[in-house]
Amino acid sequence: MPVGLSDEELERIDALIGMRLKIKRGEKLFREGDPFCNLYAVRTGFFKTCMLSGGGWAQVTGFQMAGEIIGLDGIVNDHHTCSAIALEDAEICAMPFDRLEDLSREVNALQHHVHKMMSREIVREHGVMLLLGSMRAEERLAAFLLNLAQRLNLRGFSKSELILRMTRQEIGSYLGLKIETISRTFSKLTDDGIVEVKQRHVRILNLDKLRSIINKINQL
Amino acid sequence: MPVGLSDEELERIDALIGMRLKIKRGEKLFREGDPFCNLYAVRTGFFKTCMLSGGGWAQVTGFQMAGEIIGLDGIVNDHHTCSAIALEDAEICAMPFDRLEDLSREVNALQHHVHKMMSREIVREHGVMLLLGSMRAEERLAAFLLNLAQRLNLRGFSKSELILRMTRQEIGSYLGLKIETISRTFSKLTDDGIVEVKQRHVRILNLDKLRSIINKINQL
DNA sequence: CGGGACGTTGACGGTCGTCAAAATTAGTGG
DNA sequence: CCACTAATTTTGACGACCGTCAACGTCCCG
Repeated sequence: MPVGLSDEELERIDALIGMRLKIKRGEKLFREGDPFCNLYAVRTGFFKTCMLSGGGWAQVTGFQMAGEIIGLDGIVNDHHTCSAIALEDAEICAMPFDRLEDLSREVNALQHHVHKMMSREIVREHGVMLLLGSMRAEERLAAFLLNLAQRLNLRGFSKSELILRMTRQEIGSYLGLKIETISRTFSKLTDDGIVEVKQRHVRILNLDKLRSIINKINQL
Repeated sequence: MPVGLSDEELERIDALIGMRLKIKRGEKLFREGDPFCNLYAVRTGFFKTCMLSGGGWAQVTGFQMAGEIIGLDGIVNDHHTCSAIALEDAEICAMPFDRLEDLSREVNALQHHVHKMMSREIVREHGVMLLLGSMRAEERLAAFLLNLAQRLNLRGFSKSELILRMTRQEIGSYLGLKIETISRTFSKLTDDGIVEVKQRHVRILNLDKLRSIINKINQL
């Protein structure tokens, strides 16, 4: 949240996000079709959002960790178009969107913050489109790991060691690859000495090499 | 724009979008890195937005036609992360974003409209992720044609006849396919009697069949 | 200990990318 | 208006990458 707010403004924003919920692993925060009322800020834990692709098959559209916002998809039609599922026990803040709109009319900084959040999500999705549209399996997985590591690093965790909260299946769905390809690609990265993988525990051994996988595109 | 606005409010919104620009085919409305000042509403013509993928290679992230908004990506970092290029001579309205924020603080309906626009873009991109992540070439092209036809139909054009304003290259970039694959897939749809293609002129001969290509996924 | 979810590995095949060449169209200047 | 070159599209042959199917291995939890 931006700085430069008066105490009174901070207090009012605080009142807005008063409602905190605990969500257990595997539970749904909301599902497609649910009426849209709240945005949700992740306080602790880890979520995935996914949508159904016609025939009951789910496509993961994103992973969210502490500080990130879930539910922006619901604004346009007053109901959600995807489900949000906790990948580990989590705690979230529910923010009633109508009150958020009310308050952001009075607090400029909040208004701008909301706009930035939505714009950030749009830009993130552009990046995913790039990934899905033009990268190969190894590049996709490398980009995915680097992105996770960077976001975890911003939150004070190691930038070279991370625990995957999602299954290979979910990684594959997000990256547009099958689970076997994810597994094989992890094996290849391991053989090349770039990462060390033990189940969901990943250690990045050679950050430069991992980065260079993505930048191979540059050399074309 | 939603209804139920007073004359005075309409007038103020009108003042906001006073600035109209003509853009010639091939010209850029903005490019990546440009400072962000305005959102743009397409009045006439056709645009593509695309971003560079590291090595000078462009990925098309969307096509915009009359009534659609361009530039939302720029809000988060005060500069654009993609380029917007006219695919035919076009006319657009530039809306200074800071004034849009000012005004939307006073006109509830405008505020909500802005939020919906951004949410709609997020949902659209979810759809593209689904397409890129889990559809095969024929399904992608079918979905693309149906989407174009539907949007054109909303604007009063035929739902079975359309003119592609973009090259095969650009379609391929958007759909994550190479130009040869686009060409081959058009040929296949033609052989199957589903569409008739003459250069950029496409006539949909069998809408049901075209739809069923996508719904094949359901049968898995 | 045993069942089930999850992950890994191998063999094989299909889809789509790559390379190359021809065909068609668009653009330019005489 | 036409000739000529550039750009775009189409088609074919071939191969790489990834999906599919199948079997096996591992971990978790009752």
